[in-house]
Amino acid sequence: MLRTIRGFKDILPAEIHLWQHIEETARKIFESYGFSEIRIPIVERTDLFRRSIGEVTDIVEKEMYTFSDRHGESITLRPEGTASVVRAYIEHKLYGGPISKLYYMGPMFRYERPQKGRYRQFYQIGAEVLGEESPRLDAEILEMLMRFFSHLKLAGTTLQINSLGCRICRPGYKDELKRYLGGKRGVLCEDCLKRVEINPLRVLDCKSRGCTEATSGAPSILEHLCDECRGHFHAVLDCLQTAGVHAVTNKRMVRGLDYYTKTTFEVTAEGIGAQNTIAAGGRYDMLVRDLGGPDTPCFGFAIGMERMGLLLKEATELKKPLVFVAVFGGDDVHAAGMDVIDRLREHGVAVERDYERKGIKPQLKRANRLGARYVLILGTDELAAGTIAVKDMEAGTQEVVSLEGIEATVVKKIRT
RNA sequence: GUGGAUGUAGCUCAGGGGUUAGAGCAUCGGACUGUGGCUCCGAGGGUCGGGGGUUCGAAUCCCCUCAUCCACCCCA
Repeated sequence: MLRTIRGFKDILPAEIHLWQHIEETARKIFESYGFSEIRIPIVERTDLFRRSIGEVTDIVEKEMYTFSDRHGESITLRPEGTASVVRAYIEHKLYGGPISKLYYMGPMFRYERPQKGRYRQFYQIGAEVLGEESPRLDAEILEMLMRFFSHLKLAGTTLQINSLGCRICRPGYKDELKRYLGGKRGVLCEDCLKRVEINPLRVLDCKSRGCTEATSGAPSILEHLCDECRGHFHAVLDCLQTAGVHAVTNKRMVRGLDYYTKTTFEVTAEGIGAQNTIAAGGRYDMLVRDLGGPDTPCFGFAIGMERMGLLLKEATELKKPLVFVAVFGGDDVHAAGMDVIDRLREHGVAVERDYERKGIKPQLKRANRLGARYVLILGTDELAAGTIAVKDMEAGTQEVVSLEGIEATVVKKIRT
């Protein structure tokens, strides 16, 4: 049998309404904060990701879908969205205008072993603000994110926040941490022994017990921030408190992408397996310049859509109410029935019908299985009387109404 | 890349060397040609994940392989 390849999946009609609901909610909330959508390519030059995400990150080292195109150029299926947004910002010189608030949604690709909440093609909704350095912006975007979750009636989420400092204060901290970890070699796990050399910060969020204990007394990044970064971090916390957004400071939290500076954060949820981060992001003040643009402070995040889907599985009926038009009788009745169907569809009503001119019973049966909310019944008698029967499939009740203006009657019914 | 679990009907699962592989749900038909859901009767549907081996005989035992799930690593 032909199948999807590993880590890829179809999203079938049974769950598509949930996805559309998430997307619509994101558009509504983000646009209320002044964001506009940007659509970025799915494929970019490999170099863009190498330079933005960082050469020694796991994503670049072993997770990218990289191919040669027909001219031998190395291209890569995007593993994340920020790099492309920044590229577009520079390429189209959006820095000439006011600050840019951009959001995007779509598939990302990483070659990883699939598990619960992780696929090789997965969907993200991301938002990026380019050109604003104020801590008030950081706080407002976090507030927007949490508002998005609460609009979706998501419970049990935790916002964890940290600061990774900047290129002035982080190197000094990194060296000090390295010295500290150097004295703990005996208890660190195998992976962490390598991390000490490559990226000592990563040792801080290792889950193995030895490492957790070894780092419990490690120097904290928050105590080594420069004045600028410390002031920024505390201002963000103050603004969040004022806005009523609950955030937990987690000085061990580290991000997997190199471009983050200052504020970083993660939103986790319970009950969805080991991959419980549903959104994450932070500030990346150097990236635009690193990629050849002007100095541009930025803040952004990405939300993992299938992980949100896991949390919203029990969501209430999101599908548009369906109306079934059951027609039976001669050609004149069917002509009148088609007219009714046309009028309903013109009014935006979702309509299903029978194509085989079956009797009323099989039609009602089909309507029931399609989950129709109402069935309009038009037979020879109704047509002769200029009426149509409206059956409520949940209540089992039925009433006869005028055929004229039926579309308005139905629209009124399904909106209440 | 590493580890563990699982692959039998559309779905959930029984069967653990011996005729023709079963159940529930779902599907289709009938009871029922002006009213769905309920009930009853009947029907269709399977390369037992794939390949190889052991055996008189394999869905069942062995080896290999593939896939899925979960976890690690890492990440949204």
